[in-house]
Amino acid sequence: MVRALAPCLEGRRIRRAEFFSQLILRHDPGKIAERMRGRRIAGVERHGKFIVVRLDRGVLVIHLGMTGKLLVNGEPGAYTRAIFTLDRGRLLFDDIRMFGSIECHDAVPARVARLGPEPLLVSLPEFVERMKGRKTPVKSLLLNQGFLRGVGNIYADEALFRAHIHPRTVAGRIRPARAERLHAGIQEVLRQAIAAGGSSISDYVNLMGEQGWFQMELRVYGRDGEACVDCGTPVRRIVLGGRGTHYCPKCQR
DNA sequence: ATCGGTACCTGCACGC
DNA sequence: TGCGTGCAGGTACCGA
Repeated sequence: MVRALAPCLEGRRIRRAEFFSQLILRHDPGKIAERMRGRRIAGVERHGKFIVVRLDRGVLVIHLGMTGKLLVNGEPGAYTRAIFTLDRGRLLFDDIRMFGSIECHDAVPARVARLGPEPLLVSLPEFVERMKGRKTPVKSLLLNQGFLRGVGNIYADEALFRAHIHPRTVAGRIRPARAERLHAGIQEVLRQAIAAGGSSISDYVNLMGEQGWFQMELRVYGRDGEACVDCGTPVRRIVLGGRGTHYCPKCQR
């Protein structure tokens, strides 16, 4: 999404920012709108799941939460929570559940800057080092954005399936050989999902409002009761750390 | 410092 | 048809 967003936004000027829900904002809507008016967009970056829009003065930090969408030149609807009118075109922020957020800061806030490394860039030795001593289930650790930035519930389950690791395994007790499989599994599933345009299970669409196709390739996520693609055993669903967790009880010990 | 549980919000699929 | 329940790609915050 950021790759597509950057060429649309870079160099543009924000004529107007309008907000239709208080919930997605961390600060006063009027103040944010005023602060953004007339700003020029210098660049767009991804920091894990956070989208950072660099302005000529300050930064805009956007998170899509569960159901957030950014739409370029789309039509506003019932779930449009913000409209950014640019000198050329406009950007909509739609979000049914309103777990998404839009913040304005002088610089990238510490809680975003201090996220863990990017999963597609982290080296195997660093990955192994960061798992040491962690007593939490490996699935919970994958969801912890301070451990790695950007892995969410779908890809955590899919990565563990590829690595043949049970989601409840205590992270710090995973041996190097299996950690290597996990490192590879995370990178593989992320690369494949990006290539497929993301997973459109109910809401996700890209900037143009088009769905992705990786939901067709999911091996365990959302497949509870269905046959494991490798061994035919029914995929199991448990709740771990408050999140639905899907795995094959035979392939993942 | 780390961990588990809960809250936040709306819509949908399901069983009765 | 209508209603209650559980579930959903997220993070923040609390107490232990």
